[in-house]
Amino acid sequence: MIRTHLSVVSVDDSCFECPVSSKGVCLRYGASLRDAVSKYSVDAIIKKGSALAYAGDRANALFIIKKGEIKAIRSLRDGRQQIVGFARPGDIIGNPQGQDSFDCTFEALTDSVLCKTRTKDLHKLSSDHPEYNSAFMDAVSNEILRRGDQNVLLGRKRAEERLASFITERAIDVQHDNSFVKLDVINLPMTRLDIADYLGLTIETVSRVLTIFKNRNLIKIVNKSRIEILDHDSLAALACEEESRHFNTRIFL
Amino acid sequence: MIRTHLSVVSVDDSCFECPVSSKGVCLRYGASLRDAVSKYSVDAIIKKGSALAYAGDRANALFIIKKGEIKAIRSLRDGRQQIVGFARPGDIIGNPQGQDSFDCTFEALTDSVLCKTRTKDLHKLSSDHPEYNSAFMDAVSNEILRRGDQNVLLGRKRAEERLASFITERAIDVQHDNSFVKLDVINLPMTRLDIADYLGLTIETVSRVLTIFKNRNLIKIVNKSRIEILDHDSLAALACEEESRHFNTRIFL
DNA sequence: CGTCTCCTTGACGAGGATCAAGACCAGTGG
DNA sequence: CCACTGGTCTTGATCCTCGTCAAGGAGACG
Repeated sequence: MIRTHLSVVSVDDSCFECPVSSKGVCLRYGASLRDAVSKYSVDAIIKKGSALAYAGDRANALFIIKKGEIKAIRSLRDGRQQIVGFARPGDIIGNPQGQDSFDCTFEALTDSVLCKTRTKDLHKLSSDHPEYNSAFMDAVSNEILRRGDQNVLLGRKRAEERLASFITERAIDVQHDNSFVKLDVINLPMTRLDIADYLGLTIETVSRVLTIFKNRNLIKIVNKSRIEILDHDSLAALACEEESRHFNTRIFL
Repeated sequence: MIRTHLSVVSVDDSCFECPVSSKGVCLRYGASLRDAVSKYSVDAIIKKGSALAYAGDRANALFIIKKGEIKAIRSLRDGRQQIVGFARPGDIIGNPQGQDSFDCTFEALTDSVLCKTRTKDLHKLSSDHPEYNSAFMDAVSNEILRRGDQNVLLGRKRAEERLASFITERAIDVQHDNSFVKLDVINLPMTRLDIADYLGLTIETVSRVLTIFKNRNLIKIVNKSRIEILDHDSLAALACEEESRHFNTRIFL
């Protein structure tokens, strides 16, 4: 994992052309706030495998992912690590109020593009636009619930249930109107180790359980980073999750 | 667990006499907001063992705990349950923006007193007082971090480490100025089963590990609901947590 | 074709769950 | 005062899921 400075590619990119302007927090911006965000934000590019920030780093910006996927890692001193989540387009990295430091290490799983807003500009945005903070309240309370769900998964589910939950969650594509579609093919840009670190398992268990699912014809393993879901219902039953419980965008601090 | 209606004991209680007015979100209220909150809030009492709300219940109020302790439970359909946290004085139950339903079942571990504000009054508070929402931003981002820590605990720590984390966390008393003191005696108003459900263990494992700690002279078990810490350092080492990482108030949705 | 990384599979063992029994304790009633 | 009762906690014996260790397979890339 090599730290790279982010490349800033464009300083006048507009929200109107942004692929995530209709998702998550951006969706909730009013017209004038959107103009202001457009003015203050720049695109940043980060290469696959390099770190956006390390846990404890001074946080001088807020990022919204436009493209790619980034993992959020928390580590214990002896090397054990827990992946807190995978950030995807529309998801936020950073605190809209401007926190002092990052809580996680963020590493790009794929080449990614981020919308970057500097902390000092955040203060201006929130004081000029009263709806700015409340636009984030949805995201933060959503994230609290999601981490509660992850607590349940890590505390009370067995390996097969964890993998089933992971797969079904990635297969849900939430639409702008909060309806959703179930995808048949999902991409896994992360390694098996990343999945294991996310689910509180080992790489061997992840591999084994995927093989079990394959043998039961629940999934088809297209290749290392892509699986096809053959039996949504059985997986959903294994995941033992409420129907209806779908999350859209996440926020990482 | 019997549902009881809350008893409202006083409608004109002032924040100025409130035991938690100097904690958490209340601490951040300005004078005029504090007056307004005083006007809209009432005290509510809930008896040990009864439920404040069940997961999925319509949320028509926000609560701040003044006295007592309340557990927040999430359940799987087959009866397994995960306690997401224990809410204590200064902690919040509910969403300042007014959510539609509660995510957890809340049950009082002791007779408790709560400051209750109705959802419809929340809207008024937040529109009249721009600082109202931002006062909660600290709490929600704090809660996100805390649940991330709990993910690490549940995903990557072994039983002894989990218990050590639990004990050391409860032994930290955060002061108003964010300094803290380490308590030598801690109360455990919850049962061993509650502790197990919080830590992703079974009741037997909790009991065994406490006995191990006792035999190593790390703790003294005064009685079922009270333990004395004899060796803070060893427990802290077992917990493998960053020094410095202390949370004050929590929020549950 | 060799090397590197990642993934899969097998054998084995350990940590914690499960099952079962008994201890402790508060409350209740004789 | 003691016996009884029900709930909670502790302790022991056994089992099983998943972690650990080890080896081999499959791609990617030079």
